[in-house]
Amino acid sequence: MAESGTVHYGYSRKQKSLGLLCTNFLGMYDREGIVTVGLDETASQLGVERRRIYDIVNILESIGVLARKAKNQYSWIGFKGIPQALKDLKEEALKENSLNPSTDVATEVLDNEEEVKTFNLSHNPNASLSTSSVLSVKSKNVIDQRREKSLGQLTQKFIKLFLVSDVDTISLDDASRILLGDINDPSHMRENSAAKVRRLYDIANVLSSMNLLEKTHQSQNRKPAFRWLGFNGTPDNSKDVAVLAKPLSPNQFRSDRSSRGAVCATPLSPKNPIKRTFGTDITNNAEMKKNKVASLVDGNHKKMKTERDELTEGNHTAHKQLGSKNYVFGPFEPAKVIKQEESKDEGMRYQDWENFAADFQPRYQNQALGDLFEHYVEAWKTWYNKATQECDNNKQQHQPSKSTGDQPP
DNA sequence: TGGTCCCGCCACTCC
DNA sequence: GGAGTGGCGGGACCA
Repeated sequence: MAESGTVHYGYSRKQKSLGLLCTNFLGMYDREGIVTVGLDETASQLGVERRRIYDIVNILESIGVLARKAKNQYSWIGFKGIPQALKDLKEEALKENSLNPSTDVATEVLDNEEEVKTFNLSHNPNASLSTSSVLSVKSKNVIDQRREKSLGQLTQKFIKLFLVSDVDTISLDDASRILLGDINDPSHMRENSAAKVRRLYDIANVLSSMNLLEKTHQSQNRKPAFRWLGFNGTPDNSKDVAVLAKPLSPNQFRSDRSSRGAVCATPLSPKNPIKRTFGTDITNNAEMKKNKVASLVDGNHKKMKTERDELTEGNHTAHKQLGSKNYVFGPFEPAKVIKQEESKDEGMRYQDWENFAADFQPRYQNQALGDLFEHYVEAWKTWYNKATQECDNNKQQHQPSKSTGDQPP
């Protein structure tokens, strides 16, 4: 359960978003030469718990970016796997659609005209979103209920909502209701809705960080909604999965500042760069834990806030300093980001994970963090000198003729 | 105050 | 039986 009774000074949950974690994950692996992905290595490199990696990996696997290889090991397929995965998903959905003559789920779930308008279903019968296309996936797997509820499966169902119709935008409420499966049991639906909505947020975070999805709001009621960016929102295009908006490679990410000003890896959003988008914050547990500890040690909350502000400003400075050089892994960056073209060894592969881990050991490259630690070091030196001096004075009072030669570290 | 989503408990699966 | 996996929901954070 979440920590209770503790206040996280200098901590922002935004900095740990699943979307940003995904961005950093992709930034770490989306390069030539990557063959396998190890969960433990990834978790330690990204400074997050293993549990979070499972979330990312499940979603990425469901869209063809990864393939499970063995325990703790995944094969890296990369963005090139997405078109095929989407194609398969669409074919699967259409097949299900044809097996079970459709009941338009949109008209059942979206019982008001405005919602239906927003839902924007096509007149094209092939493109209509049917109950079966979404729900039969569930009914055929009743036995394996656990798997049925997996994040990966939910991701696929969610994507199918867009793939088998010309649905461009779907509200969070509707998505959760549709994905619940049993639209005929409103009480049961409501009961599960809250839980599933949480998962949708997780999924949306990840998909948004890959630029496949965009979070938006319904114009009429400002209710949260998701917009599919994968194919320009037209039914014709939806038939050609290859029209998928190509997810950005790490080089295409830009350094950006979150609402708190932290430099972060952010996919170039095609629109609305002002509002907070998913996956726009740094994910750095290690740093935040340091802040937490520091704040507990000195107990000076205002000081921490000031330092955070300095950090923010420093990040901005770091951003400027880095200029157009690729993108920033939050306040960290891999020590050595090797690209194939930069590597003389064409056959180089990161199969030696110890070497890989060493190569990608995050190191502080952020000016602000450097300043912050320098500040602590200076404070420590000052304190140490003072303490030593007082100690000397005390000693001199007792042994006036003796002096110490201790120096601060 | 409602939306968002991190966090970690713990049930389940696999070896 | 222990390690790996991941569903789930409480509750903190944010606008």
